[in-house]
Amino acid sequence: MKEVKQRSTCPVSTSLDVLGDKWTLLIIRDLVFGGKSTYGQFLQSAEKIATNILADRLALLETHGMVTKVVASDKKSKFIYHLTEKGIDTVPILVALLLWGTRHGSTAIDPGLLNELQTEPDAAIARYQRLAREKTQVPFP
Amino acid sequence: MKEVKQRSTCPVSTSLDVLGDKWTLLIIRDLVFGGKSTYGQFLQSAEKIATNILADRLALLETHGMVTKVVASDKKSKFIYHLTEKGIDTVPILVALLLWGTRHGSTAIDPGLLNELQTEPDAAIARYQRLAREKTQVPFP
DNA sequence: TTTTTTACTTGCAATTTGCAAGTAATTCAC
DNA sequence: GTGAATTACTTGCAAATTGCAAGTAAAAAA
Repeated sequence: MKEVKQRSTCPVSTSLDVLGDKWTLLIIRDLVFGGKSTYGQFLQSAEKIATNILADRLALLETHGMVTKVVASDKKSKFIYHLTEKGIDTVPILVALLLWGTRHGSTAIDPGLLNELQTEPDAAIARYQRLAREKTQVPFP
Repeated sequence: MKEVKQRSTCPVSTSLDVLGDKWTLLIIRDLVFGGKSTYGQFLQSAEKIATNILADRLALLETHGMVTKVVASDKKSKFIYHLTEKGIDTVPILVALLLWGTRHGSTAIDPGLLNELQTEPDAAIARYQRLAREKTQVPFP
């Protein structure tokens, strides 16, 4: 597995050491906003990530403690990915990227979600973080 | 020059099409927080960007309308880079990355700046955006 | 028992990155 | 005025990464 080298002690730089590529944050987007949590679901997203890249990024996210991987309760051949607190803590980054993208690109997004994020960003961030947190709760522990 | 292909209409994805690499946002960081504005100054940053990558990213940033390049008033052989409004609008992304980095990595940063960003993030963002905007004002137009 | 689902792995060509060295127009020092 | 810096890149090339297509393997479904 590719090791992550820290280029400097600048916090922007160290964040980009982990998140600075075209795919990692899209997987987290799918987990937070897409209601997705399995390898097969991530593959179906509009950006068409290659299977080897997806496997690599999921392994990296796990290595970095951003996601956990558990066997699905209904099928032994299925794995469910959930965000850890470290992963959930990237939601403000996702939202900042989303808002910049809507202001400076040709994009399409659910108007309700956009309105919520534009008018009450902090509340919306907290809500999506809470939702992500709830998903990690096991139904019958 | 490398063209940027839009992978989908998702605003997170379109933002990452432009900003999703390890160097672009570091150049903007230098412009916003580092008081830097020339090729030579960007080269001196702690992360040691390669000269060809820097030239490539600066050209891309210019192509995307995020920075402008003007001849320095004192030297014809020197160029000054300034952020456009589109570039200044990435400051919330930078701040989100900075805060995540401080929470989940071994980083070092000026305690005054960190405190300002942690306690009054919105005011701090507005302040750095205003500072960046002022830099684009020509002394004697 | 055969087929399908699910999650990957492998091989390989193409692209991107990173390092080192080279170029070219100014500007500085004397 | 001339030779040495400065400033901003460009070029060549090896190494690493990406992306595509095909293959594998365990479990589940038919």
